[in-house]
Amino acid sequence: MNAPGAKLPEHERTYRALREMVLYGELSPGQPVTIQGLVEALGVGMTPVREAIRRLTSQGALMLKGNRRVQVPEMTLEQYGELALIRRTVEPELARRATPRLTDDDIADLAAEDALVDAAIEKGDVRGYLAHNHLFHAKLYARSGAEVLMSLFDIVALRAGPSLRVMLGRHGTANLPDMHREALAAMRARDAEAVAAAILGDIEQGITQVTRSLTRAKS
Amino acid sequence: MNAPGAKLPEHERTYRALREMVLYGELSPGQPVTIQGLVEALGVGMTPVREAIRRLTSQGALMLKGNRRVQVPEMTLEQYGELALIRRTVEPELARRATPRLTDDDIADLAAEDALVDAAIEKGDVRGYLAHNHLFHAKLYARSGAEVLMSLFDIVALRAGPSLRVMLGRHGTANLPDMHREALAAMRARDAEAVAAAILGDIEQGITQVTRSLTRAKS
DNA sequence: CACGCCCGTTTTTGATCATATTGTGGGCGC
DNA sequence: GCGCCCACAATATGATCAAAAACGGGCGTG
Repeated sequence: MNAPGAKLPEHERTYRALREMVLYGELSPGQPVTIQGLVEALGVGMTPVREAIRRLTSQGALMLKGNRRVQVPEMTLEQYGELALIRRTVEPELARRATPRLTDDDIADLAAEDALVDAAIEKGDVRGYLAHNHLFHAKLYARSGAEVLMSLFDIVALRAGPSLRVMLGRHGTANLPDMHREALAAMRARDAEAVAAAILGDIEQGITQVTRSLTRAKS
Repeated sequence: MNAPGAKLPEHERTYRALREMVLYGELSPGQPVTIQGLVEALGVGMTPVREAIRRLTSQGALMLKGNRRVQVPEMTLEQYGELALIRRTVEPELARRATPRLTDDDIADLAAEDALVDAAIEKGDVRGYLAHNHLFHAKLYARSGAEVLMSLFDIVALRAGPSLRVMLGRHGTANLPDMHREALAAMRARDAEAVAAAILGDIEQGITQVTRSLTRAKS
C-alpha cells in the first residue's frame, strides 16, 4: 500500500510539505523562508529541510534572495507572460495525449474532483479551490504518460501558484474559471481535440484574470 | 570580480561540476552515480554532494533508479519527442526576445563562440562541440531577459545533453547542425524573426539527427 | 534639545562536517 | 531454491564554524 507519510524518506515528505505550502498559497510572495524556522515548524532535522529547499529553488518555487536568504518569488507581469506562454503550449498537449488513455473510472474521479472545486468556490474556500483545481489538472495530465511534459507542468504550476493565491485573496472566489464541465463532456466523448480546447479555454480565463490583477497592482 | 570557483559556496560549485558532467556527456546514460563516489572524486563533503544530486534529479538530469540508486536517465524516443516539442517552442522565442537587446559586443562574442564550435567539429572534438554549441545558445538566450523561459531552456538542455552525446559518439561530428552563421547574419541585421527562424532550423536539424539515431537504436 | 545617521556589537542564520542510524542488497548456509 | 545474516551505502542528526543582518549606543547636526 501507499500509505502517504508512512514509509517515504523524510526529505521526501519535507519536500512535499513545503511544496504544498507554496502551491496552495500558505506562503506569500516576498515572505522570507528560513531553514531553522522550517526545522522547528516541521519538526525534522535540518538536512531534509535543506534538500527540500534546494529542490524547490531549482524548480523556481523559491528564490535565493541576494546572499543566502530564501523567499517566495514575487511574480512580475513579464514573468507571468512567459509562464502563460508555456502553459498554453504544455497543458493542452498533455490533455490531448491523456484523453485516449482515460478509463471510465478516471473520468469519474475527475468529475468528483471537479465537484470539490465547485464546492470550494461556493464556500469561498480559497485553499480548497487551489488544491482541487490543481488536482483536477494534475490527475488528468498524469494519464498522458508524458513524463517530460508532466515535469514541466509541475514547475509551471509551482511558479504560478502563489500569484493565483494573491489574485484570489484580492478578488475572492467569484468569477473563477471553470470550463471543467466542458472538458469532462469531451472526455466522455473521447474527443481529444475538444478536451484540449476546453483546457486551453480554462487556462486562458485564469491567465486573463491573473494578468488583470497584476496589471492593476502595478499601476 | 566573479572569479569562478573562488567565493561560491561549496554546494554551488559541486552542483555546477556535476551539471557539466551531465551536460557535456562525461556521464553516460545508465551509468550509476553514487554519493560516496562523488565525495571522493570531487574532494568535498557529502552534504554538498547530496544537495547537488537533489537539484539535478529535480531537474530531470539524474534519475532515482528504484531504491536509492541514482543514474543518468536513458532517453526514449517518446521522451525525446516531448523534449523536442518544448525546444521548438521555447528556443525560438528566447532568440526572438534576445535579438533587439543584443549589443555589437554580444554579437562578436557569439561569433567567437561559433568559431569555437566550428573548430571543434573540424577536430572531431565531441566535448568541445557540446560545450561551445551549448554556450552559443545559452549566451544568446541569456540576453533575452526572460527568466522563466531561460530556466526551462536550462532544464531541457540538461535532459537533452546525454542523448546528444550518445548520438555524437555513434556518428562522430560530421554533418552536424550549424545554422549559426545564418543566425549571426540575422542578428547583425537586428531581424528578430529571422534569428528565431535560423535557431528553429538549427534545432530542427539536431532533433532530426537525434531522432534518427534513437530510432535506429530501437530497432 | 531632538532627530537621524553611522559604526560596533550581538544574535540569528546558513554551511559544512563527523557520526550515529537505518534500510537494502548480496552472500552464505540450510 | 529459500531464507537469514552481514556489510555497505544512504539517510538523518547535532555540533561547530563563519557570515550576515538586526540591534543599539554614540556622535554629529539641524
